[in-house]
Amino acid sequence: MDYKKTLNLPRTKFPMRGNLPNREPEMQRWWDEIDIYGQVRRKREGQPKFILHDGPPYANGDIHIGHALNKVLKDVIVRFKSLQGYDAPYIPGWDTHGLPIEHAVTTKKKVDRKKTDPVTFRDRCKDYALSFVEKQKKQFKRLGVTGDWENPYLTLRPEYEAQQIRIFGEMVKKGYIYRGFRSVYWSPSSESALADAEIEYHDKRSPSIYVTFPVEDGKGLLPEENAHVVIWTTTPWTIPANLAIALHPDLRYTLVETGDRQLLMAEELVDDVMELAGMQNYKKGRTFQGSDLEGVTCRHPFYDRKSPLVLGDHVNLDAGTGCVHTAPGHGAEDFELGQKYDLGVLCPVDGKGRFTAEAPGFEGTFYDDANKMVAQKLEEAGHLLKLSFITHQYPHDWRTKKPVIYRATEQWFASIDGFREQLLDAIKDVEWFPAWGEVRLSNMVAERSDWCISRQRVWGVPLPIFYCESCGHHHITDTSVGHVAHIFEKEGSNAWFAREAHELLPERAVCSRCGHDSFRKETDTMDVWFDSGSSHASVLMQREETAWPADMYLEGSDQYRGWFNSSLSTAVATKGTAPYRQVLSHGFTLDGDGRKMSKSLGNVIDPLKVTKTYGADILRLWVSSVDYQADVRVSEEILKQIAEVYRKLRNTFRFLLGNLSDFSPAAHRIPYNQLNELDRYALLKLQRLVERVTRAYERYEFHSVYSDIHHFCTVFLSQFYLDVLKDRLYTEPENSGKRRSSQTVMYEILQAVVKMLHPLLPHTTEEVWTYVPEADSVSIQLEEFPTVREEWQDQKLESKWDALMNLRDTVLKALEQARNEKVIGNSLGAAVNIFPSEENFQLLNSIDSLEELLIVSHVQLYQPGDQPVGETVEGDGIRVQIRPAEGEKCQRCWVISPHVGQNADHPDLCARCTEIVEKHDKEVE
RNA sequence: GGGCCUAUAGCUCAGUCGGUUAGAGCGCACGCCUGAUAAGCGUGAGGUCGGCUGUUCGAGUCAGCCUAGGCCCA
Repeated sequence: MDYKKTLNLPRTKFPMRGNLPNREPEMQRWWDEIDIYGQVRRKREGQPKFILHDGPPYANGDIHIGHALNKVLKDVIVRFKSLQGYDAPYIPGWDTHGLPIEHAVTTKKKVDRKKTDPVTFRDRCKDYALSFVEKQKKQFKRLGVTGDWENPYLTLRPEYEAQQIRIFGEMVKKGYIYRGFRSVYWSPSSESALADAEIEYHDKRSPSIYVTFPVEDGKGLLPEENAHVVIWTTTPWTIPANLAIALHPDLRYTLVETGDRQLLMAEELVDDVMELAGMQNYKKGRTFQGSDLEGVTCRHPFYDRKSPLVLGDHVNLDAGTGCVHTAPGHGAEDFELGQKYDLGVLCPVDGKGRFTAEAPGFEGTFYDDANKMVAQKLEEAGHLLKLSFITHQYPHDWRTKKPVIYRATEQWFASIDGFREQLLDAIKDVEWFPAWGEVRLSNMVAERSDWCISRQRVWGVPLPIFYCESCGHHHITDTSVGHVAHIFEKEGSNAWFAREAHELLPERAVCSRCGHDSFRKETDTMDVWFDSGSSHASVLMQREETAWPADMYLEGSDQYRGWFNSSLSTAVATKGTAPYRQVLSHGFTLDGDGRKMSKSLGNVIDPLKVTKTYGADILRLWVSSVDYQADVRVSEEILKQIAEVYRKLRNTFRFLLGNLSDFSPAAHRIPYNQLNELDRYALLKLQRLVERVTRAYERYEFHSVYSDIHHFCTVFLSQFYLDVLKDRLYTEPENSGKRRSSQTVMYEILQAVVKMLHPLLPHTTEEVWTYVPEADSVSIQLEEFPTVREEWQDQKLESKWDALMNLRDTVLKALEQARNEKVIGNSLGAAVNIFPSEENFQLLNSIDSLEELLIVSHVQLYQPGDQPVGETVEGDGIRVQIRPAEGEKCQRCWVISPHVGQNADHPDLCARCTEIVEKHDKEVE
């Protein structure tokens, strides 16, 4: 007879293989159909809110693995908080203004900015940005990120722009906005000032020149005949703008005798400079303290102009001569020194990088082409000591990849000094994950200079500033800013370019200085960091479902300088506190060797490709497996490993589902106090897991969630509990108490584990959910996160069974040894002799069926003190012998037993199976 | 050059206050099973804790320096 039919073998349609690349998109369509995000929102209405405010990615290009890491982490948190009962809305956003889009529209879309009117050009930029919003939206949704994708926030939306203008207005009102003449990064290739964030450093080959400045007035310290101060620079073109030479007050300077001339330079650098200049015959002469030389004047090497010696702490001995060529129009430190010594600002270079008439002899020359001319002129004048070339790191425009220069121009600024202390205080009130984030941002804020917020661009939010046509004075008032905000709210910021100034101003607006009523518009737009930095106001204060401040901002660690910083600035300036309660930062994604990904190295992992070949849940499982607060690594090898782990989790679910196919929790659930001891132990281990996992989620340590659940599934469930359970699940009568007891606990485990994994694996857990018997909700997302049941935590039971597990290890070792010696094959072929210590005897003797626990056919438990004959395997307080089990193999339960063959009706069955089959057959009949 | 960070097995991670022989899972090797089967079980081999120098009776853990890598800035 085929007894297999009398067994309760696992039955489920839940597929063994995930087939995620196909099944996930179906799942996502279903979620959209039933509006699962809306359902969850409605279900959590009125509950405490948890607001994770999305930092807007730039609407340009396809998403890369860093975006995927960021969005998945956010989604994990949103899903976890939501399961925990919070009302956790998620409104994705996009950063849509700025130079990169402008640049793409002019290059990729071939729109000529100079021949296109601003409104049309801006519309092209808008189309471009929106097309990428749609593209990235699809890509993010493919990762399984849940949120209000129908109503994202975009920085180009009228209501967003209007609110941003109001933030600006608030800052004006507080006196934080000012117009300044300032040395800023200037990109001749973009014809624009650049923010720090728009600068990249690349190697550049530059001329390196040593120049002598003849001393004109030595103040009685330096001779005035044939005495020169030597400077070094890698930007010869800035020599025409030289207005001073800076020395360090604490350094020693020497006059070096070189025969015909005496050269002043820092004492420590004399030998280096002389060697570079190729001068062998020299000797060090008198020395001076830098501070003593203040006020000495030199003559410019080719202009009829003075160049005084001034003192600056930024002077160092790293390179050069210790005497620093100072051109306030072309350097930040130079500019500040210029202010201090009232040197004036000379910036004889225009927006295109060409010299103006302020640099006689160079008019119209591109700055970079002037290097050669300057060197020539110096040579002719006899002031070029040495010319060579060096390769060094030099700032470049991040878009055009061309070198940038420093240029003093008029810009609008937000005064960080005005509220720096408040910023630092606000940082202290925020909870930082990891903790060093606080130090990192504080250091930055403490040292940063004022924020240059104007850009010479059209694709951005205009600075809502007017200038009097009569006296040129700027005009920004509460009412004018409010008026502009109102217009933008209705028409968008294109109104600024479409309307005349008087159409943008309230009636009867007059200049506060001269009383005239005719104005022109500012042409600069705002730094895009001001756009995204206003999102807390434009989104959190405006949207009904959100709240201010956010509970969390979560971005890559580059955003300490970026969004964390700009958001903090606008919030503290206008509201006095940070816009976030917690800030969580993640590291960068590197390749398998810990190196940066780059197309040229060919080590790029494309998240879209990963979803296509493995599935989004695999990508998400990778995200949850790594310690993302530091940099993370990803490679094919790593993904393959993750896919293995996924397989294990999936098969665990499959086994649970298969063995619960006949289980109705309503009808069959066994009360806790009637559960089998082994099942109570499993339930207890589950509580330990829930406890650990909840804590890990709350600390945002998802890799602990990942490894704890994985460990539970493999080590506890698969290797032990479920393996032991097979016998009773398969062979016991379907409705036996012992079987139902185990199913009760398996059902608890399934419910808890699938929910705990949901934030990490939304697709797979949702799929599992559709197979869970008598699941209450249509979607797992409408469920609650499991909580720890104190009454299931039986300490005595735990230590008893933990000890038993240790004894089991010794038996397993003995079984393996017997297997290697060909004494047995599978463990059911074995009979086990156990010689325990007194303590272990009590423990083992209290167990109903050691055979079942050890999955062997017979266990002979000897009295403590009984001595084994022959070899044993020894463990802690236990000795074990293995011999082949005696009897025949029962054809139903595969246990070897001397009782097989004793029943004439069922000659192939053991006593237990005979009884079950007889009963079962009756039931079947 | 400055600020911040990272380095433990092939991979991903544990390692408490400085205290026995540094752990887990995966992968790998070998074996078992064929009633979770493109599954399941068992056993085993893998480590200069990035390097050096200190502090200490004792250092993966503390200090200093260095190397490699990352983010931000100059």
